[in-house]
Amino acid sequence: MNLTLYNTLTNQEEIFIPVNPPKVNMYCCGITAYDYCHLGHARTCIVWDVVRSYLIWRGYEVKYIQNFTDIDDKILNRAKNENTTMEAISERFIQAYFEDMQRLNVKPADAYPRATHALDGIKKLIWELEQKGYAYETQGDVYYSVSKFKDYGKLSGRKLEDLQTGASGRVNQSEAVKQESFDFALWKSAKPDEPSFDSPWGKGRPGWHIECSAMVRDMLGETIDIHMGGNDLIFPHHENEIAQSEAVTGKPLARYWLHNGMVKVDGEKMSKSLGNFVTIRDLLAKYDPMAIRLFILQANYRKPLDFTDEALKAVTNGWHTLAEGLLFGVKYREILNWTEKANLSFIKSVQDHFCQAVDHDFNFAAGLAILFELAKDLRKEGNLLTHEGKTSQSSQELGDKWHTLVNLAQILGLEAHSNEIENISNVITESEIEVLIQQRLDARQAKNYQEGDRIRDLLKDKGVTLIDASGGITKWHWNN
RNA sequence: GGCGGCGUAGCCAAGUGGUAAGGCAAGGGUCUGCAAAACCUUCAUCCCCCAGUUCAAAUCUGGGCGUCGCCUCCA
Repeated sequence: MNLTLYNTLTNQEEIFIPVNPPKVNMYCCGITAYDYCHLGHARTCIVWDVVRSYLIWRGYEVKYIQNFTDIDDKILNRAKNENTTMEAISERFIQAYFEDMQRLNVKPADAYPRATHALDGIKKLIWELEQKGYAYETQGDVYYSVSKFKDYGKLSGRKLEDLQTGASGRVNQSEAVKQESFDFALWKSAKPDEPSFDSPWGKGRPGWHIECSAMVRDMLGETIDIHMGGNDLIFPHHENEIAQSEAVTGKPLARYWLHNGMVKVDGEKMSKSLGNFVTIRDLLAKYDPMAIRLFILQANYRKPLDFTDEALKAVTNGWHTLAEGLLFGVKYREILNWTEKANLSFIKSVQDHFCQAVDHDFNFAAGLAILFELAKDLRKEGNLLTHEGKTSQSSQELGDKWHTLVNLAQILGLEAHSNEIENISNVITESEIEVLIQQRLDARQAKNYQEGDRIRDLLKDKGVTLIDASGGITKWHWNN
């Protein structure tokens, strides 16, 4: 089976062939650490986390690097406002990032280089660009001379003559020292009270784009397999990375350029500048982290994704279905007494289906349909077991389905925990539950339904659900 | 103005020439004091519009409309 992926560079789907299989080098443009991350950042992190994990499952040896931009105007502004240092700000939000990611079950990258720790590589790259005539210095600033790089625009499909300066309405007037409006800064001279680093061009700091070129080269080599990021980075950020790296090495920076779509709110991109963002923290206070993962994975990674409370609620219900399937084995494995050897051909065939779906440009939504089928089936059998004490399938079949479900869900980073069951069972014992159920039965027989409902609600608060089965028997089970 | 993406049920979404997966929501039924849970069941004659190619198109081609992103802060 072939894995195909949509390459922004060619605007088409291509068969994935790494430079040195089975090794795969991936680089993802990370965040600028000046504030808490929002759902849009979460989308990027979750999508590429799952891509990485899928590639590993497919047998690739993946090295995954994600950077932090820890020097930048926004960080400096915040430091000034809070009367602290740039380092303190970036460190704080990098730590917050790690906390958020852990809660979303995003696995750590293999390394997180920071701009301020990559200065040697950055300066070397700028120096080489100068040597080759791609960079020029003015008043302590160093700029990249875009018109010298003939492939400029190949990623974003732009031509130099079409570049309309200021069309986005955000032109920085102070950059009048540039030779041409589309040139961009490689090194910025330091303003009087700003943190700065020594360089051959005087005290200053790196431009935004150069750090990624330097880090990729330092940590992964001259041509990597996959370069990823949000699609708002295609131009100018990734275009400029290509210009910087390829001018120096003469080799393609990346074979495949993958970009995820934006999260939208009321039809508009979620962003800091529009102020229409929800932080991951706020979201996690309201929704299950796994529901958030599901929300993101159910959408095609390249398409825009609308954030609404309604959608998150819907997906939370969906998550409960999956979670019930995932907890099936935890709850029933002892009753079902799984001792038989796994039916490998069954597991293999489901995995093949999953693979076939996801191989097509990381179609996780289609893959999820397979998980839902397994989970619904298991949920049904679990309910049969709880309500009627029997199943309609053999315990071997159920075991195979459960193991397959857990295995596939793991790839997507979807994990259900039965902690709640344990925690709640400490609050009330089974014999206490039995006593209360008897009291309720007595009350109901005396037609004292008010008292009966009170006991039912009481138990509900303790995490116990009652089922009034036929024949006047009340069964119960822990919620989860 | 330039470049790129997208347009499938109430919502999300799969589908890559052979007659519309899956999820959520909703409706009906069984059970029930009610509820919850569970189980059964219904839900696009049709894929933005128009033309074309084909025995056959949601899928390919051309045109149109709508929508989103980027055009130097961006995930």
